[in-house]
Amino acid sequence: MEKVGIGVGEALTRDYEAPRDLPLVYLLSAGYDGRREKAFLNLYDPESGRMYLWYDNTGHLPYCLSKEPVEELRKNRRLLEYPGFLRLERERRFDALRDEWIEVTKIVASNPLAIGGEGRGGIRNLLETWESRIIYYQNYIFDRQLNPGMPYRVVDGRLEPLGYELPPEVASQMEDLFKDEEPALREYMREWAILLQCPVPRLRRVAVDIEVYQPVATRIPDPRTAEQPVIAVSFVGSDGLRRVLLLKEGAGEDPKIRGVEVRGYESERDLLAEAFRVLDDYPIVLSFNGDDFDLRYLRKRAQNLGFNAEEIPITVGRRATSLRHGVHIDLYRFFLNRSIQVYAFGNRYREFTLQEVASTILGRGKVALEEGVSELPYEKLAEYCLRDAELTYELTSFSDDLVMKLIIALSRISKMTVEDVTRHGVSRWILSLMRYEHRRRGMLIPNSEDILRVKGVTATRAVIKGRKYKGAIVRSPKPGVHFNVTVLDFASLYPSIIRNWNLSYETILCPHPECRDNLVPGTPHWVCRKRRGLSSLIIGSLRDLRVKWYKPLSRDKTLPEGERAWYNVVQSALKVFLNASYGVFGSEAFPLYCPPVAESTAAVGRYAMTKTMEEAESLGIEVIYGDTDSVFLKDPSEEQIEKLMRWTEEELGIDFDVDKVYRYVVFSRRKKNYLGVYPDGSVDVKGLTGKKRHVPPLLKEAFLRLTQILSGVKAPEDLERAKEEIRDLVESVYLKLKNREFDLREVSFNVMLGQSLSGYETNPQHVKAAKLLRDQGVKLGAGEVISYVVTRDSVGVKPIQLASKRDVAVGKYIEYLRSMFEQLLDALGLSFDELVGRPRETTLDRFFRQR
DNA sequence: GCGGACTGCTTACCT
DNA sequence: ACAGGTAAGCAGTCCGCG
Repeated sequence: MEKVGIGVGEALTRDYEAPRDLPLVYLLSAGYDGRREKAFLNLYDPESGRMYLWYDNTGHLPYCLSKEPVEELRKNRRLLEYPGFLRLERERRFDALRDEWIEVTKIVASNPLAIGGEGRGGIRNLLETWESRIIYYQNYIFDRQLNPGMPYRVVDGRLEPLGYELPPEVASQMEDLFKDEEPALREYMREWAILLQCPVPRLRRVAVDIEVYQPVATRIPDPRTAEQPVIAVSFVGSDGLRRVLLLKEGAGEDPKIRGVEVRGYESERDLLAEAFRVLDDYPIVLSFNGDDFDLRYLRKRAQNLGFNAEEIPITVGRRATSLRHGVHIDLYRFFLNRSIQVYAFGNRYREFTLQEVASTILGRGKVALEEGVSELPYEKLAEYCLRDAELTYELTSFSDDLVMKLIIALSRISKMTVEDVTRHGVSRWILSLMRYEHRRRGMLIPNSEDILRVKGVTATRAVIKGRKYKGAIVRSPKPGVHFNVTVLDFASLYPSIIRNWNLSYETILCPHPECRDNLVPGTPHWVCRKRRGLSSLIIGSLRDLRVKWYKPLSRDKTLPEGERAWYNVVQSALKVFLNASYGVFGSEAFPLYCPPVAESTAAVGRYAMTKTMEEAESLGIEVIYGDTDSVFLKDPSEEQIEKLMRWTEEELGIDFDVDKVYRYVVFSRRKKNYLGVYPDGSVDVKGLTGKKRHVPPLLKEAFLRLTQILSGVKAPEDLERAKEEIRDLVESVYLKLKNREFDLREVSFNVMLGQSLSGYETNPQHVKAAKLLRDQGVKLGAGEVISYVVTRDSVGVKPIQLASKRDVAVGKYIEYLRSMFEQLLDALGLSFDELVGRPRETTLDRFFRQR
């Protein structure tokens, strides 16, 4: 999110400028004002619910670093004459790769573009530089060691941290809990705890949604041209505001909706002016895809209608569409984040539309429409538009503002502004945090090439072609039905390894000869014994805090509901960071990419797993399966479990806990595929085709019923009855298919397009179907889900929109059913064909032949 | 010309 | 722009057989 060079009118910002004194404000965002040539901060005042802009008054300037001495750089005319170049300063930095302090030269400039903006300009393209790719306002945050999301005050114009301290009882409890840890780790945990215990204020905010007139119902309005009028704008605020602005023809009465303020406008210009007034009024604006649509459209439309620049409070950047004074959170971008989807929301939503996210998280969706928005009567249009704003707001307000709190927690950990943290992925969050810590300790932030020069090597071979190093091990499951299964797993395995083995880009393959014998098992890599690695310290402290403090507290029923909920937010935020902390070091896109760190982490993981499984077996426990960090034990005794846990704790130093207990587990020969039934009869399905998203609903439904039958099995002798039920089930699905008693939706595969249609080298089924749709003029892009049925014609597929029931190759679907069921029936000693039964075999045979 | 073995691509999943 | 490992299904190629 760049606010560089926007040129905000001075008069317009004056109303929002922070006064000389503010007793309590929260730092939410930051930017650069190109007109004033200053960094600014967005300070939220919870008392008034206003946002203030505070402009830097410390004289901070943009800069980058060079390893050439000042005298040498003085000879560089192009540098000295570069527009915006100011001066050179000698400084010291700690070069962690070489483990020594070095002299560097600080190249100071008058504005960030002089260091380097988009394109090839900037000092950073004249010579080799360090720290020149950090966006200026982040640099400002790092240098001043500011903490986004935390409370501050303004005293006589100066910005000061409010100095939140841990409540004494919390401080002493933590001290006690972590008293045996090394001091550096303890200090980090104390600092994290301050950030994470500090209360989050209520955040005054408004959700916005717009509707645009569409002459052709299927054409999506283009915000680059904004040719059509805005016909509705709705707002839903945390202060109870519920307002719809409607564009009307004629001066008739405004539609009445209970509890909603509906205002009709004959002039679109007046409507937009009022919309801008509301947007200006709130410190935080929420949208769903406002970056690419709503706010962008409003801005362009206003320009078309002749608004001058100062009247439009919206600015369009490369990464985001932002507001002049407030903070814009685009929830689409936030929910699109894979880590948020998977770790914070447990994969509950599978697509990224407002309809999907809202209906799965809130249990309420959009207003269903039969016609396009342009044909709707005013009242219906208002209702439709309002609902979208309501859903958008509620996505941040449900469960006592859970999402807002999560965003603030993520912002505090990552040191990123609220606007940035909601728009970037977890690798940026970790990068930001790492840079902040480098700056704090006077460490030079290395360039990627610096790390790779010495540490670009890996020594293991991946199982999968094209991968860079060997990953986790998966033990083949023992096929069959196993009763009384206990699953144990390592708590945060990889972060624990990074912590215990001191893994970090500077400590792996360190320069000290005396560390060379400190080898990582299964690799030729050695690790430093002399110095604590930065990422080891950061990840280790976050791990300890989550495992030993926040996770237990989030489950502590003796705590008040609200407090527990906050602990749960924090532990989920930490989980997101920890889960990605190993992977980033193996990702070329990560600026601190260090393959031997990732490789070593995985290698120690394999070592821990192998040793643990061996130990379990030597204790007489049967290990029936294991994947990465978990082992499945068949009917172990309390004592055996106890012994194994003690062994891992002592020998490996990693917590090894009971994760779950199954009444029984069904394994086929397939890895990452099983069905477990808990003592209460609930079913846990992993990896089986029947639970995959793309499978047709009719088959999914059949699979669900199969699992329900299995959940009723309490002992081996129940299998006979289950067999009968499965037979009936198969028969009923078979008949349903054969008699074509389904609608197309029920037999459609739903597969996501991973790339744009032009990007495919091959022609898989969903792409074929998509191309047929494209030929009909339907626009399709990456991320969209194609629904298609398998057909009898030579193409083999048809998109659901173009298919009829006649087209469906029902025989194919019987084959899918068989394949899906066999994943479980194999293991139960049942055969699909036998279940279907000899008497019916001839029918089936005929059936397959005729398809 | 045909079919089976094989490889590679793609998606969706597991940890 | 976190990682690697696994399964399933399909498309396309190669090769031996007749």
